[in-house]
Amino acid sequence: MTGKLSVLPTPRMDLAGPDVADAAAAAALLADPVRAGILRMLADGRHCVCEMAAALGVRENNLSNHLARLRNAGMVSASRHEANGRFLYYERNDAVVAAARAALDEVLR
Amino acid sequence: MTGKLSVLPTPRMDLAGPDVADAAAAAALLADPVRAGILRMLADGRHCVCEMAAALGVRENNLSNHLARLRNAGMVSASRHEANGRFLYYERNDAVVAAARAALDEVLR
DNA sequence: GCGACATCTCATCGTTGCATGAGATGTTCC
DNA sequence: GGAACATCTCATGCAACGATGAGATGTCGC
Repeated sequence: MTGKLSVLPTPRMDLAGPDVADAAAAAALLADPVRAGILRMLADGRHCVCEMAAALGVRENNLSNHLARLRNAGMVSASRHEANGRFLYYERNDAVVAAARAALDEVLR
Repeated sequence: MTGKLSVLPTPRMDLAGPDVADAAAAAALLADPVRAGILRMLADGRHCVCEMAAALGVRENNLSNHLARLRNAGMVSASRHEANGRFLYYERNDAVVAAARAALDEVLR
């Protein structure tokens, strides 16, 4: 039922490129199995570095590097345990995580 | 329980690492702005390579490389235009895209 | 068939990202 | 205070990634 004024297919060369910078940045954070594992573990509650390093099978200074990236992106934050300050417990920043999820959903929608 | 009357926090060193391989793989595909832009454009319908290259501001052979990765992952598929076979039109494979989205949601949930 | 066009593949190169090791900071316990 | 522990930061080497150019394949119009 399409009116056929033109039979030739006409690629549109004037389309606007979508803004996917936020989604790509969020995906880059999730693209590493260690960082994805961190975020998945923190979805169930707070954990200290040594717990996550053991569960994920990586060294602690390696994990700390990945945590620094997530921290700089505002996705997680750390606080020392009240009873034993040796342990740094990380938790997710749900607002930032939700924003990342929304940006990704906008692309995969 | 492990300790006696101890109030010391006891990090659990026996936690199982979550399986985030699928999510990380999906995120790696979305982590490049060109590939994210492709998927976002294809969410609105099929497009040929030259259209997407123009909209995203990249050269066609560059875009073709990114399309090859999405194709290998099964996320998109290509077919020539019926009326003018010069143009390859790409469309999303919604089942694979939905699986990627589910894997990412499992991490960000 | 030939020339123009659309797209792909491959090799290369510069850049980025990750794991590692060493050293620094902060915390607890004695 | 000092030892042991938990974590961070920084510099380095290596592997993966992305952009580019050249050449190959396939399609169209003449």
